Amino acid sequence: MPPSPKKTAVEVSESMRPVHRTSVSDDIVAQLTELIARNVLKPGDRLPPERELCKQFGVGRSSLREALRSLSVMGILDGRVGEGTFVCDNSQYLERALQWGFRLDGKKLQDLSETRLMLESQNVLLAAERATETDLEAIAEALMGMEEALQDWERFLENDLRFHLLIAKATHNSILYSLLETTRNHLQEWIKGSLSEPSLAGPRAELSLREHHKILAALRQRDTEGARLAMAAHIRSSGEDLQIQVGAD
Amino acid sequence: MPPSPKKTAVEVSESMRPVHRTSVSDDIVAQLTELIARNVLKPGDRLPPERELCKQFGVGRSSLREALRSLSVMGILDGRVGEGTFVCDNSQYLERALQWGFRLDGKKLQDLSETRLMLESQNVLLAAERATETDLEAIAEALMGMEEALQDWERFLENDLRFHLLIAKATHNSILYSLLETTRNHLQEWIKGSLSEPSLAGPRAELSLREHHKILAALRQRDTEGARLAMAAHIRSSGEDLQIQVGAD
DNA sequence: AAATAGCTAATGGTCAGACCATCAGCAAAT
DNA sequence: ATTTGCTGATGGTCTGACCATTAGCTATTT
Repeated sequence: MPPSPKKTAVEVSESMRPVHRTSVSDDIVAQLTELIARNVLKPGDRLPPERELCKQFGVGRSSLREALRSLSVMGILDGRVGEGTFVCDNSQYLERALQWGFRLDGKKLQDLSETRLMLESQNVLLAAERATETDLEAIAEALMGMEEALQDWERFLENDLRFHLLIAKATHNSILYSLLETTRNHLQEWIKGSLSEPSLAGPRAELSLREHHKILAALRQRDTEGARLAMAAHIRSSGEDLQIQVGAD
Repeated sequence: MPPSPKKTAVEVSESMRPVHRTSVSDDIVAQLTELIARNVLKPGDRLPPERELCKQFGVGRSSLREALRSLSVMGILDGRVGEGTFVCDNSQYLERALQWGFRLDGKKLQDLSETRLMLESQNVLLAAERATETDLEAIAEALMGMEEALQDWERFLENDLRFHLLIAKATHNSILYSLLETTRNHLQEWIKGSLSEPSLAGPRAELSLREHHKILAALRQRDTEGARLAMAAHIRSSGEDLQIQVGAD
């Protein structure tokens, strides 16, 4: 044997990579989500009982439950005592996921309202192209609801929200709808907190009403660019008060 | 007592509401996420050992673990054997959540590429206003990377992706960045699957290169509308081949 | 003195068994 | 035909145990 100094270990890290340590429950989560994504497990389906799944997966009940509960928390599965575990039927996985993301990721208010502005103005553009008569009727109905609730701040805002969400729905693009709804919902907390004072209710509500009418008119005429501009103007004007109040924050 | 027919039960549902059944682990998840959202638990922080958390929450270890594993699966916590459980530091919660949503929510390809078109064209518009010199340099570097990789389809696409993501980053709006990155990543699967053939590599790559140059030029001149149009045109043209191939699907 | 090897306690990961609360389904009673 | 009560199935929870891995210390070697 040659006199090797052997002071340091041989450097072979190039040919080695960190071993993949996979936990049992992660594996189960992966398998189940795979089945759901491939539509083998359809919404509404009932899974086998936990005690039987344990045998099928060959794991203990704790590990299995950790997997099932994880999917439950994410809104993918729903466990009902005495009945079984079911695949959630609402199929709104993207929305649920987005809610978690927004809740935990401390986003700036400006980023949020910017995202909203962009989504709303682009959605209304698409909606102007694609809205069906039924869509337009529903939107008009929401607008009427606003008119009838001029004295009822709460109901007014409620119909306001409906108006905007119905437009998003009229794009017939479920991703854009989910994005807008979640963004808007998350924004609503700030709005309610700093704008619940009905101090500027009267004049603001009437201005808001006029703007909404403009938007609906553009939609009816399939005026894509007009709808976009009307929406952008509306959001900017309705956002000004908010911006000021939060600016001091 | 009057002769009450007593055939049906008294209807008092107006004053009753379904009781809120809350599971222990859900409660813990709510508490922990609350702490994280309020930044009491900061990324990188180490939680107390499981056995001690059990005492603090007054629950069994199973329930506690179901909560911790749920947060681990969502990419919020990270448990390391022998070390402890830590709050994930990457702070990319929104992105992780979006990935889950896209993975499970079977979205139409058209909705996805439509969303991407919208995000990219609006992002480039914002980027034209806000990009710093550093941003522009990085974008230019990615473009050079594309030029040097005209013969290497793989590297070309890689730098193409970099180019677009750097633009999104130049908006300095982390939400828009996350949305675009996730949408694009999810789209990439389809792209790679149906467009990996380098059949049209040569001419397409050069056209793509010219389009990217146009975009960068508009960015440098702070020409918001020009940048938006250039981007929209680019995505539409680069999407055509894809649309055709998937159209038969 | 410095590097190495070995030991120990702490910690997350897994399992097994038990008990409870709730629910569906069915049978008995009215 | 309706109500009542039983029973088994099922998810939810707790306990205690054992394992694998890790950090940190100690003793050994160089």
